[in-house]
Amino acid sequence: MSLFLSSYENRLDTKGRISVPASFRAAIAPDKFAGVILYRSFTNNCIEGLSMARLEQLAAATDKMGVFDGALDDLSAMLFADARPLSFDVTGRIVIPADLLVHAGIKDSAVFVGCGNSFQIWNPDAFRRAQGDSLARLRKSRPDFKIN
Amino acid sequence: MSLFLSSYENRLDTKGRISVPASFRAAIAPDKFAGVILYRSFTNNCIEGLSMARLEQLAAATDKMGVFDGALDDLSAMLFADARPLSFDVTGRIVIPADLLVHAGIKDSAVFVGCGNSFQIWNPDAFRRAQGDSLARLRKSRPDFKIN
DNA sequence: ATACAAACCATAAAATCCCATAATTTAATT
DNA sequence: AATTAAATTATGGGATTTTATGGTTTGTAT
Repeated sequence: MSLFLSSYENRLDTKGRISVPASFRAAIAPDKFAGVILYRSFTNNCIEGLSMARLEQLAAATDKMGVFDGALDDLSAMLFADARPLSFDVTGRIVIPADLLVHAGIKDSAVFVGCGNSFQIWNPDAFRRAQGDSLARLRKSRPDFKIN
Repeated sequence: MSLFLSSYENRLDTKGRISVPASFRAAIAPDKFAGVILYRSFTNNCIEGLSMARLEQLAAATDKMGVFDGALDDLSAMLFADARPLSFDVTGRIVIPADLLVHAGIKDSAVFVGCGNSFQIWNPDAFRRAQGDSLARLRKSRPDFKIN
């Protein structure tokens, strides 16, 4: 299963369509479901994204942990309830549901952010701010940390 | 997984293409992805480079934290978001994205520097200066250290 | 009929491929 | 050791393909 890497800023058109970056589509291509799974991030004002293969992997993993793990149960229940499967059109675009756009504060453009086995979709400004915060936390824990 | 060794200075052409040293390509050759992963160095004004195999090792490590642990380590989050997969053309060249070139202050030529399991790409002058600096530091901590 | 979404078609910019040439390295021969 | 020949590597430019993005038409359900 190949990784989601790098970041791409794309525009939403008047109908709310947005191109999923070609390299992300390529990572999903081997999959039988030609599309992505989106859900609201629990921790950030952004949208989380997965391939179907990855979601199935997660389902299998939580399965093994048993029904009695309450916390995990709640989380996976929320995840599955919230998950939106969206298939690509011929040119590789999706329409992000309105409530997800609201949750992420996305208006006319969005950043697809690679996170390895998953990805995120952010409001461009919010993403830049979040990255800055991340960097600040890193610098705090590692004072010799530098980036320009 | 063979090592990246030695340093090579190559030129960027008008399209921004630059040859990855043949010996580096040879080190990557066994890999399924014929290309490199580049990202801005966190500690220097240079570009860091990896093979996909190496990056996948990292992904496997962070994977153990799980998707539910919303606080996916800041470092790996930044790394994946910043990582640029660049595949070789037939003659073994890549085009380095503009923002990386800016970060490293590279204009029309660059030095590929072997670092074992990874490598770096530097502005030639900046690299010579950085080498001088680290030599000075070495001399300071070990006065008997000699190199010409 | 009207609204809505899905399929279809079009285009400009950017990335990639393909072929040609120059330079360098390696090997072979004297 | 010097010279030549062969192979590999670096570099250059034009042609082709992909990609992102926009618009138009068709189908479907209310």
